[in-house]
Amino acid sequence: MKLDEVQARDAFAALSQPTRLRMVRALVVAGPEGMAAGAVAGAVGAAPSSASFHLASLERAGLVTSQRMARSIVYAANYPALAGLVDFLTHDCCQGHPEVCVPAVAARPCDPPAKEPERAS
Amino acid sequence: MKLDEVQARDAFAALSQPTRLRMVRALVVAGPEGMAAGAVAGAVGAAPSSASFHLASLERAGLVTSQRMARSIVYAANYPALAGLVDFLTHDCCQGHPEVCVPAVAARPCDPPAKEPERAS
DNA sequence: TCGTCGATTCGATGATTCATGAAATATCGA
DNA sequence: TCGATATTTCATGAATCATCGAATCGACGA
Repeated sequence: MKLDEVQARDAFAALSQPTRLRMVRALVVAGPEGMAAGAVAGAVGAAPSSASFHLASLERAGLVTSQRMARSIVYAANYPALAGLVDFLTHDCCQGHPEVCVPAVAARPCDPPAKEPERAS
Repeated sequence: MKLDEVQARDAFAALSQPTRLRMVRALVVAGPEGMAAGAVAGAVGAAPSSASFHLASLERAGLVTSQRMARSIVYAANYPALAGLVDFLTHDCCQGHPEVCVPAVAARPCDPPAKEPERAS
């Protein structure tokens, strides 16, 4: 998924907010199944209306998708968009200077997850 | 260069602003030699005071470095920080779901900038 | 030392963002 | 239909951000 500059900027802006960054993390960990809005709010410790505000922001930025499931609205990480953001950053930085991104992606090509990152406070 | 969450957020916030994103691009293209503040301002079409404001913001975020050269102040992209940001994004997204980042970095491990990207479908 | 150039800092203004709580909407079970 | 649950929407206010012009600081050359 190729992102243009505006999409990339929106994504950066979305990720620059602590609550939203935590939401994306939680949703990435949750997997393709996603999580209900309330679950996301609980996971990041935000009030329902605040969570809704940020989830809408993330959806506008294209980083998550939503789908109504019965009473809940289930949000899921938009993996292609996230990959596209990495791609944007990598290739934008590579313009004429491959040494920028090569060390980063070559050094640790995404080792498999091993342990719990941290406790959900 | 490993970034913690706060540093990553600051970097995202910095890149979410059009003028600053263009500045980073210009500085990445400029290479390790960097560019004088005035040259950056000219490159992105910003007033001197505005450029100074944004360059200071980028420096605070750790994305660029500055050094006085005679009368000019030369800014340069902080390559390790940019690589670290890619790394943060990649590994953050990989938590439990390697398929997020693998396609992005594996599909095009930063091939040398040789020709037009792709005229895909 | 003086004048100039390059860059930053300061102050004011307008716009945007975020948190909060109340009210509205949509879905389900009885 | 009614009540309960899940989520969003709206209005408000505080805080932050971006831009502009004027003033200031630092370095250089005559």
